[in-house]
Amino acid sequence: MATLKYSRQRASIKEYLMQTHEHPTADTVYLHVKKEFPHISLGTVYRNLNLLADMGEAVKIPTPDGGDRFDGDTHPHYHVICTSCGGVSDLMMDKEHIRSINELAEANFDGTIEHHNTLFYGTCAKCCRNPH
Amino acid sequence: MATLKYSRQRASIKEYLMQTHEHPTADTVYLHVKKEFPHISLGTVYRNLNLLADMGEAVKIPTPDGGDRFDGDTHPHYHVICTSCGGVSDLMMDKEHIRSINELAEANFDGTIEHHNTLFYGTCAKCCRNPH
DNA sequence: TTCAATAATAGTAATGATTATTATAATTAG
DNA sequence: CTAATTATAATAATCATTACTATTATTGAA
Repeated sequence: MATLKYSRQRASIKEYLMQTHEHPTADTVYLHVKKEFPHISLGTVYRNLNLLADMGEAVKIPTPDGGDRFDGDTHPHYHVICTSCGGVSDLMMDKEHIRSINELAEANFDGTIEHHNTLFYGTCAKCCRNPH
Repeated sequence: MATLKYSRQRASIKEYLMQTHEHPTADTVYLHVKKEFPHISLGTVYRNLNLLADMGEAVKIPTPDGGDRFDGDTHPHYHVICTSCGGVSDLMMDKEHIRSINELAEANFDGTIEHHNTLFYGTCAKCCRNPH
């Protein structure tokens, strides 16, 4: 029944995800954890990121532009891709507001809506202050 | 200055996109247009689908699950992936409602929101009637 | 603590969707 | 009609991700 076994690599990956707010790609996680485990393999990073996501201990953020990103914050929220710097910012929203979007959708759909994935595009606070 | 030149292949791809509602992948478009142009290349299909999307004559629908899909209907609307059959359905919504989602987001974000990409997940009308 | 069972790893190969390359064919302006 | 130029077909290359495999690490029990 495939019992989960502890691994120091997975612990390190999870710790990094929980302390950063930069929504790293698998490759960025790899480069970071490599400092602690110089021989870690990119495949190990991918496998553990997916494991954590499947267990609900991390969130995978699919993006059309480049590789998927990962977030250690599992509280439901949205993300904004800055069209100026390309960075990913958090966008927190009340549960009721998130649910209201599903209800708005279901009112316009012949069927049922369970959930949704949204990626917003805009300009982050930093780029608003510092336009180039 | 790279003037656009007519091609029968592109015309056929566009015609197919405008008459189907199945939101085909590039490969599905390829298999269809192949009937009319048995020697057409998959690269040609990709290049023309991207061309049409860039010109605003088609829409690319990025999906985390499998290949991107294309839609000949350029009127702004959403899509629903059926968690039962995997099909993609249209979800039409008023312009005001679409804009209201951006406004809701911007009210919760330190920065500006320009647009968003949403993929809904649920059960389509057909699968609601015919559960398996 | 030792040991066997088994999951995890590192290293590498393979995959799948998409894009790039290039010689040839089709389109178009004059 | 012809020259200029874009589009094509065929193929190779790329990029993110997953699969494979021999070796290593973890763990539960003797």
